[in-house]
Amino acid sequence: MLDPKLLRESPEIVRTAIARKHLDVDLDAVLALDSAWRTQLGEVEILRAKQKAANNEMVALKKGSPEFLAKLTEMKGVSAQAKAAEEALKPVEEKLHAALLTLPNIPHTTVPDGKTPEQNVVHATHGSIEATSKLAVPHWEIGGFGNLIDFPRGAKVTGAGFPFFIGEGAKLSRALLQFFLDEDVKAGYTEVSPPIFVNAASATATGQLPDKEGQMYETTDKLYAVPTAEVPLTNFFRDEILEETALPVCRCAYTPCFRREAGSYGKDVRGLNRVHQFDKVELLKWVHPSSSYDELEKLRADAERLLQKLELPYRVLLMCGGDLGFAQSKKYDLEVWAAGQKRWLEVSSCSNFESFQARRAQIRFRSKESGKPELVHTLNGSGLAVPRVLAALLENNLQADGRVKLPAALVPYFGKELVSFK
RNA sequence: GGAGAGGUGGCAGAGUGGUCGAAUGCGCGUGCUUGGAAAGCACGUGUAGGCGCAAGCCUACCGGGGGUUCGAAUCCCUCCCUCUCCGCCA
Repeated sequence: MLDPKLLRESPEIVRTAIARKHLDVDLDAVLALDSAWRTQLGEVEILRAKQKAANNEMVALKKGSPEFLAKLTEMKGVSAQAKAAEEALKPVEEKLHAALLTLPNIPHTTVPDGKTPEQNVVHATHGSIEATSKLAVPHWEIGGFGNLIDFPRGAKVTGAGFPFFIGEGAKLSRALLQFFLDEDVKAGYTEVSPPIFVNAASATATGQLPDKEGQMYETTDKLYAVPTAEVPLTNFFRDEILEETALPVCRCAYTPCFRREAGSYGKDVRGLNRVHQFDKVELLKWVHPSSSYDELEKLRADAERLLQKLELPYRVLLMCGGDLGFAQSKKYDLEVWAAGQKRWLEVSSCSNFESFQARRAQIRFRSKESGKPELVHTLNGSGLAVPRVLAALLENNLQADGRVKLPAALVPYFGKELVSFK
């Protein structure tokens, strides 16, 4: 959510933001609603002030005296007026609130213009895609792949996109998680193991509700299976005021992530590319507004380091306005090269939300300078998502004997160097 | 899951229909005092929204939501949470 004051004082900034994100939002309608709301609020408050003043007068009068009864009759009228004014205000307020939620966050000045994913800027490329195995095939075509990751049985037991990980497949997945968490903790993030169901208030604060409701699994208790650890982690400090000295707070968390992925199709959903349940370690930062862009660069570097240690070729995309996302001010995507599929797979998305999420979630810190609460800036990024990293490892490192050679950094976690599909 | 007791400011804790944004204590801040400190004394100390150039004024908030009333922290309904006991169970 944007600062309503920014909207009133500088609507052009918001208008530009909407244009840069190539969104279709009727800003003038929002401004008109805001203006109507303020007018009506003024009316309600005048009536309430009248009631309060009369209340103080009535206290001084003897109960049941003619003066008291006269005042009471008078105030019955005012009370009715106030109720009517409040009734009239309520729908305007609700509409305004809903309208404010349709306004996107402002892109940072360093965000490139553009509308489509093709216009994202390749910010950096690491490693060579030519150096990857000539033997590479898409991971689902590797001989014996089904012995390690079993989609048909997952489909039988649960549904499409819920694979079983078996034997060395399960161990490799666990090795990656352990590796990610250990590295993230080394980088200064405190490990958290959060609930993997959240309530509607939490899902609303991070923006899954009301718009992306169809992307989450909902329980009969009206809880939502988390689509990412970002949701419970961000909500940890919801409605709280932190000490300025506590910033920045850096945390990481592993959770399974559940996504319905309604509307996905084709090559995007083959094999491990897109599944309904997957393991991911998420990195979260709550920072002072003055340092959030420095922290974004650090966050990206922390996520990149993981790919470097896994010796996987990857590139860093700086997202253009049109592909930035509704809530982000600036975002980098990390894409790993999958040599068998000959395509890039997104394994991390590192974003600065500035105060956009913090306002919605009411996460603040007490400023030393002013003594007043101010909104923190929040950032998050994956560090990292397991299945796609696993897919890239399998494809890029396939040996002539049909086994997969793991990078040195992973060997201590996996316990040996070669993954066998037998 | 059943029965009972609760939820008030940073904390503790009064308040059961009106003068209550809320006593008192603790904590915190500023000043006085002191060689310095403690103690003591004085004053101050929530959040949000609206209006205003500003000083400031107004409004809302006593777990959330709804209701009764001229008027609700206080009465009623409902939901959430905490505690105690019982039941069940990794």
